[in-house]
Amino acid sequence: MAKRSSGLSFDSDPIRLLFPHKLTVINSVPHHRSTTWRAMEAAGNHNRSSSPPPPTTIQFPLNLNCNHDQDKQINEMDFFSDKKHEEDRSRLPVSTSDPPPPVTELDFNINTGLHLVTGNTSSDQSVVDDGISPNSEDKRAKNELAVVQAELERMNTENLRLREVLNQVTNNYNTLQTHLLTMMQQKQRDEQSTEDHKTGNEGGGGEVMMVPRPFMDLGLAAPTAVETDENSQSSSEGRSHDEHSRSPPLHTNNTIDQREDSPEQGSQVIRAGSNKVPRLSSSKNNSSTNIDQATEATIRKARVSVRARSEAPMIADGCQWRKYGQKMAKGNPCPRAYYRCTMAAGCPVRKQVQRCAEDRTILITTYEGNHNHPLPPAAMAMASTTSSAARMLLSGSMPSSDGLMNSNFLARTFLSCSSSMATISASAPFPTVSLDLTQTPNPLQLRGPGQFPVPFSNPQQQNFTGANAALLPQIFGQALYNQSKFSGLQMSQDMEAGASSQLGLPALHHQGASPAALADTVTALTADPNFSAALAAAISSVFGGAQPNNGGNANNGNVATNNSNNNGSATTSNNNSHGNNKGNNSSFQGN
DNA sequence: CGTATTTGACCTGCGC
DNA sequence: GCGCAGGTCAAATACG
Repeated sequence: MAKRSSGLSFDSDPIRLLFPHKLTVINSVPHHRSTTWRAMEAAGNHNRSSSPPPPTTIQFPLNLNCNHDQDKQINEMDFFSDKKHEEDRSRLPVSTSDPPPPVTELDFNINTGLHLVTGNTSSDQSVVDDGISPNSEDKRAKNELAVVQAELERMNTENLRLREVLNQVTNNYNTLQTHLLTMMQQKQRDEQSTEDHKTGNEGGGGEVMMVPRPFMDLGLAAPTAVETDENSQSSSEGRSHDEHSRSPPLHTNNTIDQREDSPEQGSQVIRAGSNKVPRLSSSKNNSSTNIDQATEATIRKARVSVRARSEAPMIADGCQWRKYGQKMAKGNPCPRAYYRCTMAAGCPVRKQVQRCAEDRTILITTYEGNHNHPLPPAAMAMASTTSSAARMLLSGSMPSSDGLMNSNFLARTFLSCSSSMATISASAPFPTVSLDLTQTPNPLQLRGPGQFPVPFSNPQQQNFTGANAALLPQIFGQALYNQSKFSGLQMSQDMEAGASSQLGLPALHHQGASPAALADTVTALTADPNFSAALAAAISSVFGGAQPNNGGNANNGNVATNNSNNNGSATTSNNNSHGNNKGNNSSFQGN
């Protein structure tokens, strides 16, 4: 395992850059900021607490804790700004007025400077007051310093308190969510059983409705309360099969996930079943579970295909992958590589990596399955992608998706607005969501309201347009905000508002930079080849809403691409030498 | 030596 | 039933 790298190699500082709104006030109190952030990160709650809420997870805490309007709600999440704002305003010449100005000078400064500027804070403040004699200035500076220090201490205390509150809120949220899921499941079962009685259906019929559930948990690591909840439900085979996959055959009962079953299980049947959904339905097992299994298979087979321009041989999504096969796919000179998640023994998640035949600079990564283990922050995004996309597919095909309505709605909304980048393929062997990040609309091209291209795959052509930017706050706020590589991302509130209204999500209240600065930032940001993958992951979060991170890995989406050069040579899909892959698979490798 | 990758063989589903 | 294609396995190999 020495070859595996942790994948958690984040730099906390860059992460902060993704929260300009939170840093606004902090700028004046740099140390405090750092301390807080580290503390929060250490607490593992930073995701839910400090960031723009992933749709399904954060909204609760926000609403519960806040009496304010939407903006305020977001601010509520900002542990550093609210209180500091007030005090800083009194001191700083530039006021970060809450209501009107979407972008303030202070914001801008902070966004651009961020942690790099922290060291200058004191001097900066002293400079603020001018027109005064040196002596008085010194005194004033000293006084100010003292004040700042005192304030810092106070804020530290405040931070601690807020952290506690945050933890509590998070816990409450988790509890509520678990409860909600349980109730939903129960309700579904009741309804289904009722229906079954009416229609005369028997057996697993009721399970069908449960289908969405597996997605809920599968997507993101599971071993937690939520998961437990699901496991308790007999129906959630999606999970069970995932879990048992390579582990001892605990579920000898006709588990659906045949492919997952290890060879030693002796269930050749299972292995056989592997690829195609239909087979499941044909399985000779009890009728009681046929439907269930079929559904299950559908779920498991739901795929998320990400097309992104990348020189790298593979997208590093934060997970650890082991290559288990390679095939020459028909019609494509480039071999297709098969990878299996190795972060957990029985993790059923697999992915296929292949270069596009037409354009070998395009890397097509197809994810299948859901992780059955806690994921590192780096892997959250992509995991969310697969699960959310799958869920989206499922919810779209399933008569009732209850609790998933929201996510489904979001998904549809998003899809309807992003036809150019996200498509659902019904013709494919498996339900597949394709996120095409290779399309590169003209820079600054403002598309119609109905279109939402996400043209980040091409660094040279990246730029923000109104429509594009509109969604980004969501994207980054929910999934990418912790992307260490996405430092400096800034959004204007206008954009946020647009995104929020568009997606029906609460606006992210943070300050952004000027459009020009924003464009520059984004350009730089998108220059990162990892961006596409990360974006895809983020999009998924928009689709289905970030899944509650059970493992406490609150960070979403850190997705990076691998380094090694790959020109899509048809001969060796495994350009990745051992060394390369080992490192690439799990860790962020900048390009 | 342990782990990951390579790669040919094998299995399955599907179409004819 | 046969062949094809996709997907997976597992022994052999490579690497650190």
